[in-house]
Amino acid sequence: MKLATWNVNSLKVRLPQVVDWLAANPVDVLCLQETKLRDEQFPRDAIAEAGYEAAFAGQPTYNGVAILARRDTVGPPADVVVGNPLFEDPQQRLISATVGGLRVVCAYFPNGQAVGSEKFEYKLRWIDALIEWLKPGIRGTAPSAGGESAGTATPLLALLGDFNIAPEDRDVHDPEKWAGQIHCSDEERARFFQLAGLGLVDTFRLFEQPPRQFSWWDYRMLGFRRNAGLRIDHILVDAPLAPRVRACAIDREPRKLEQPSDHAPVVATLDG
DNA sequence: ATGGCCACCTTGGGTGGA
Repeated sequence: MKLATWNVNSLKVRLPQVVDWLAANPVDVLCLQETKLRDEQFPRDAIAEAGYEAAFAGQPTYNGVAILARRDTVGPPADVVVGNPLFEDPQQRLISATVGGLRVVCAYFPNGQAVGSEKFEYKLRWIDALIEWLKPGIRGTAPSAGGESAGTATPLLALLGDFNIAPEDRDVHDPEKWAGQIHCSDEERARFFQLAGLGLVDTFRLFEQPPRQFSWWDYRMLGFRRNAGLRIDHILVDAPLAPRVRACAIDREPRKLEQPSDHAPVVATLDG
C-alpha cells in the first residue's frame, strides 16, 4: 500500500500534473492540500477518469484539501469528516476518511506568516486542537464514533500533509538563517514532537536518507536549482504500523516541470 | 539591497504563501 501527500498550490492549475503523476505513480491514497477550489469546481470527472474517488473540502481562493483513493485497490473514502470537531474553523484545512483499513487524516497546517503574529497564534491553536483530537480514543473520528462506541476497533492512523514545520535543522537548507523563524521556531517544533508523543512516527526518518532532502523550495531566488528548501510535508503513521513501512521518499520530479507547485509529493510504502 | 515568484480574484494591485 502506498500513501502520498502533495501540496499542489491550486488543483486547477496542477490537475494535468496530478493526473500524469498518478498514472506514473498509482498510489492507493493521495492527500492534496491547497486545492484552492470551491467544492462545485472540484474536478471529480478527471479524478474518476484517473481511477480515483475523492473526498474533498474546499473554499474559494485559499486552502482546500482532498483525499484521493484508488478505486480498484482501496475503494472510495469512507466515514469522511471535514475539519476538526474540537476547533471551529472557516478555513478548509482538514479532512479525514477511512481508506484501506487506515484512518487517513489529510492536513494543511496554517503557515503562521511570522513568529509572534496573529496568524502564528492561530497556527499554534490550530495544532493544539489537532493534537487534542488525535489523542487515543478520539483519533480523528467524528465525536460520536470515538470513545463512546466502546468495543469498536479504532483503525490505525496515518497523518499526511503540509505541516508547515521543519522538525529539525537537518530539514532546513540554511539552519542559521532560519533559526527561530517561521516553520523552525521552538513552539512549532515542540508541537511536531508532541504529535510524535501521541505515538505517531515520521516515516521519512525510519530510513537512512541522503542529506539535504526537502519537500518545498521557494519560487524565488532559484530555490529549487540551489536546493534551498525545507522539509515541511510529512507522513506520520501510528507506531504499530511502523514495522510495515518499507520506504518513504520525496519525489522531486514534478518540481522540475513547467509551472510546478512549490511543493513536491512525499510517498510512503507499506507492506500489505 | 531583506526582494526577487506564483496563484487568486480580477484587469490593477492587494493578499497569502513559506
